[in-house]
Amino acid sequence: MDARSDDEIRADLSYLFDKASQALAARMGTVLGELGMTVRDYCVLAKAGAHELTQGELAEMALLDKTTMVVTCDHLEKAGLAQRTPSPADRRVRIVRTTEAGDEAVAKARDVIDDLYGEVLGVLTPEQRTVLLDALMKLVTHGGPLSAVEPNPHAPRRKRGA
Amino acid sequence: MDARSDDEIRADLSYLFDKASQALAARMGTVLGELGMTVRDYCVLAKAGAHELTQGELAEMALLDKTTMVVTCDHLEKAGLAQRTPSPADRRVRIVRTTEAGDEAVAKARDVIDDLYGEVLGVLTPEQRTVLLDALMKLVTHGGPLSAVEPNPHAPRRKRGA
DNA sequence: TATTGTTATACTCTATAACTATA
DNA sequence: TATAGTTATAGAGTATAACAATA
Repeated sequence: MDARSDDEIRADLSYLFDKASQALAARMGTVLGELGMTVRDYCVLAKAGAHELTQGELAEMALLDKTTMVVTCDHLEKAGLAQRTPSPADRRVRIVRTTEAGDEAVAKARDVIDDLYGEVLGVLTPEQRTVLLDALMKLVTHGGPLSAVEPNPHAPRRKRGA
Repeated sequence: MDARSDDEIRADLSYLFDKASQALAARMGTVLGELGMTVRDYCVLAKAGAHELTQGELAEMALLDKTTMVVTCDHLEKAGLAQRTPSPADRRVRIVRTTEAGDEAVAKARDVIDDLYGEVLGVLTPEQRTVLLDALMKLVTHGGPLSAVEPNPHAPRRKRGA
């Protein structure tokens, strides 16, 4: 939803970010799809492997709604990549653990993503790579002009104070 | 849907692009919302002003589906920013023209977007700005590794050959 | 009473399909 | 028959609301 005519593209930051984001997400979706995963599956699975995290903790880390997390976990379990087990300490919460297949899948996913990133960044000079990543970090991290996800007051879909 | 743990962020291109894209889109949505426009409205309106374009031509330029274009035009007309008039040459097609209010709105929108871009890019050094934009262009434009929107074969929602 | 996870559901967005009118 | 625009609708994604079990 954001294309400008060619003569406008040159200066259009929004177009450049959108295109880069969408195209890279599409390519990640393709290579991860070949491993039976979505990008979101991978984000959750990669975090779940390392620590003993509950669904809620994982949801917070991945910036997912808890109901979206349920769907994601359902999918990961059905695919045999993760398992939910009730915590003995608090029987309300469920720990998400990767299976062996899940760990292998994460490892493979890391490889294909590394390859992809290498291919993408490979068209840049080393100096361009460094400056690009530094600049993006500066914009995006805490305090930068693209850090706070200030909610658009005119946006739809917000029923209560939440 | 794409947050990594902090120690992973450093190298995560996908996270950086997504965050930058989403945050900038949110900020554009906010400032354009104050003018009664969505980002998509602006994209269409800015193109409609210049030339005598039909809905279909505008849809193609803005990479919108023609049915989405109908909704957008409905909104622009209701807001008094654009008007559709049947072409005398071909009575099937409708020319989309900006109203005076629409031209003013585009001008104001250009201003607030310029201000916003200035604020965002202002945190970078001139050299960083140049390299960032050059590098993004290199990735995104024709032939770059993020140019083709290769459809993900595992993605949902595709019924026929179209 | 508060909290974790689940289910049900509603809302938005976008795109396909079918339709009207012109060509 | 093909094309521009419209309408209707279905699909996917996500978030709110209500609920069950547990604390």
